[in-house]
Amino acid sequence: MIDNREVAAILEEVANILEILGDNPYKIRAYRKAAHSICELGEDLEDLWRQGKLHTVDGVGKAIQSKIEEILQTGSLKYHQELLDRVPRGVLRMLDLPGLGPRTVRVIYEHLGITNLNDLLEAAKARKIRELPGLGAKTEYNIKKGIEMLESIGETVTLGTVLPIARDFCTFLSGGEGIEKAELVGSIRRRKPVVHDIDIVVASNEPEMVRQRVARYRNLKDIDETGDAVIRGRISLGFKFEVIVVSPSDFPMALLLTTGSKEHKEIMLRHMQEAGVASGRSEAEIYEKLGMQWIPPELRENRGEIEQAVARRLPLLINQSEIKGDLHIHTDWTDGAHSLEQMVEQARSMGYSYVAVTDHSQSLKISRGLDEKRLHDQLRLIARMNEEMTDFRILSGIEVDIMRDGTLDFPDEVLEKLDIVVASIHSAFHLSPEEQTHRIISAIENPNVDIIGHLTGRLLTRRAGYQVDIEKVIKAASRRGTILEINAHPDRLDISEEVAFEARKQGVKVAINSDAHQAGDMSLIEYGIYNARRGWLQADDVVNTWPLDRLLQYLENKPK
DNA sequence: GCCGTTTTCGGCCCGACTGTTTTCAGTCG
Repeated sequence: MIDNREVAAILEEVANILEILGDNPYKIRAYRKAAHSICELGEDLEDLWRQGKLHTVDGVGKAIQSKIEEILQTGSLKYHQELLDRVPRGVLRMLDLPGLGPRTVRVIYEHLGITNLNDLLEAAKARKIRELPGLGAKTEYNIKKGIEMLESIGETVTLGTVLPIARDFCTFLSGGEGIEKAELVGSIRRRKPVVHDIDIVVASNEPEMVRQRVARYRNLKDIDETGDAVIRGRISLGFKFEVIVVSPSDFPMALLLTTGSKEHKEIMLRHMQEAGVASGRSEAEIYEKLGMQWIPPELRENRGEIEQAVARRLPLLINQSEIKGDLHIHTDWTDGAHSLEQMVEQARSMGYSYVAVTDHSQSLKISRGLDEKRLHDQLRLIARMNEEMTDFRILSGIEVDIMRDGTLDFPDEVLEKLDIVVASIHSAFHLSPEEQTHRIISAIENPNVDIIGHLTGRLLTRRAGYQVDIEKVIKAASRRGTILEINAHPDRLDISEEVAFEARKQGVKVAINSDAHQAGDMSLIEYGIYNARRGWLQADDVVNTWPLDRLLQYLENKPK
């Protein structure tokens, strides 16, 4: 069985190769679009295929449909293989370097015959890049910096990419004969935003049965190492996994010892030694024997949680069930995929009692940002819809662009009319820390701004955030009652757990928002919750756990 | 290569910024 994302990965790579080869840009876009909609697809591609419905997928026409069928049937695509023969994989890898696009990569490949990052780095050091047509010393420098960055990231992947796959694997294992239980442990259980591999502890008295079960997993790529106690290998998309087999009676202790960070584990081991505790019927019982509260996995990072657990003063962390609304979503009025009505329906189906519609503002042309007239049209629609509902409220809003100079993309008299204003940066990422900080604080100082969206603009494993003096921003937000967003998208998780922790300490409120651009993405709020929990946040710190009247009152009474 | 109450061809989100030039191509969001 082939995963949707493996199909998408092949189509995406076809697009990349065509781009380097200088093929028709619209053809390239078509492959990209198909790959994108397959990734976002709610159902299994193979099911659709069996029902003869592949063509219903957005961006899939005749040609791509037959290519998908070939992948589903044979596991690979001839066209893709032929293209790979023309452009080595190492050349494709160069596209991951920031600032390096297909044209530049092509120039490097054709003139210097470089086919991997190592040779590229050597060439950059030997000052050969600057001699190429259209390239200069700056590009050469950026290549060196870029390769350095890629190497420092290594083989990491966002939790959002790996968690669904890891869960599927773990569920499959737990259904095996002779297997009592299986649970995800390590950094995935701690819900770290970026992880290296999938660790699973399995309770079984028959290691051989576990090995057989692993070997039968449909997304298994290969097994590198197999012993009685541990099985290592790779599954879908090349993710490394480690299955640790323990006897059922050892399972609770194994859970505890494989979940926390290294530092956390060392301290726990000391406590166990001192208390003479070596086992327990459950994780909770082991903590109890140690005279501690049970520590939620997200906190097991040695940031003071053990002391707090001993003192029985651990925070009561926020839960997803406490979220009452989403304060940052997009619709097809701008760059969202679904209508306002569909987005509201999704919010209601998630059990929310309110949602803020925050489409982009006018200057963001690429997203068809709303101008004043269209914003007013949308406000009228929202008012109409609100009249028809008694148990749900749509808050009118905007994600207003913070311009380069710190002014906003709409004048105050427009923003005043809205229930909620999220202000975010979408341009000029490279400003100096002083300018960027001044820019954001200007937005915070505007009394119409309620929430600062994705504060640093970071994209995990891809882009560091822009340089901002976080301390100053938190101080300003605290002064003005401005809310900081935890953008729940697993690629962003912005603000980070560290910033959330600091914000809470200073009394700054947080909103956990999905920033959904399609209905299904509202469920990504899950990752924002994990991030908030890792930042020690409680429900009261998060404004969208509050009932609507409390939220509105807070916004109303912010210092002007 | 996809898509269509502007259907079977001719469009396909667009503007800012960067680095290279000395008027603009390539990259990015």
